Amino acid sequence: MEHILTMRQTLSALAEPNRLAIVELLRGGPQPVGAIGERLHLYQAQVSKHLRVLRDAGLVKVQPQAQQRLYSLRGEPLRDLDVWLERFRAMWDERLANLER
Amino acid sequence: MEHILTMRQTLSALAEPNRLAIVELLRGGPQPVGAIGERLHLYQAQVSKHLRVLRDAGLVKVQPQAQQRLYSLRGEPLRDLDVWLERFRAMWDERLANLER
DNA sequence: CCAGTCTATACCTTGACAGGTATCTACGCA
DNA sequence: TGCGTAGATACCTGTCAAGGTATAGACTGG
Repeated sequence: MEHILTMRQTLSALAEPNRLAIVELLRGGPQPVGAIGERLHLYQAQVSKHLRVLRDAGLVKVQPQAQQRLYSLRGEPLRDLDVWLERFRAMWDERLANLER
Repeated sequence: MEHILTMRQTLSALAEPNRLAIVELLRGGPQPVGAIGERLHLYQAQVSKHLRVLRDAGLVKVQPQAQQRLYSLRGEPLRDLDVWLERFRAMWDERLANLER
């Protein structure tokens, strides 16, 4: 039930296109803020704010490194999403069972 | 890449708690608008509007039945979400994580 | 047709959020 | 110490979406 609460955060965090792009970018490995901004053509403040939202949703973690901050992906919320989706998987796995009619 | 566009719709549709509840409710089978409202303690107009968003996102379909409208779930957007998640599954699936080395 | 039911939509209000700009803080180095 | 760089945050603004209320439209039984 409290799973659901964090699901809401995960979903709305990912619903923003730039944040979704950040998540996909970080799939390739940790990145500092500046690199993300260059890659996605975003203002630095924009990146920082989006990363803040992603961090609050638990989707990324940060690791200070000198004057930089290395952001990397956290899998947990995505796994939770995956677990939630499992309950619906029968809808497209089991379509042979003519349940759809 | 146009996959991504509909993903955004799917995600923001599901990010709203009442809509997420509707989706979960419909997993139990098709329901008319009134029944959904009673079940979730929502105003009728609220239900109709949320159903409209879900329909635009392709998450539900409607079938008129006399003066009622039977809403039921559509799996495609959820399957797309599942497909998208596959790329991240290695992050929490140890077996896959080990294979990656 | 008429009345009653079921659903959709128009309208208003309000709050949240994203973009953009400017500023503040922290760190490393000459 | 002072400067330059990296990042976070404050602030303003416009947009959009959700709640709530009222109304319109569609269908049914009488």
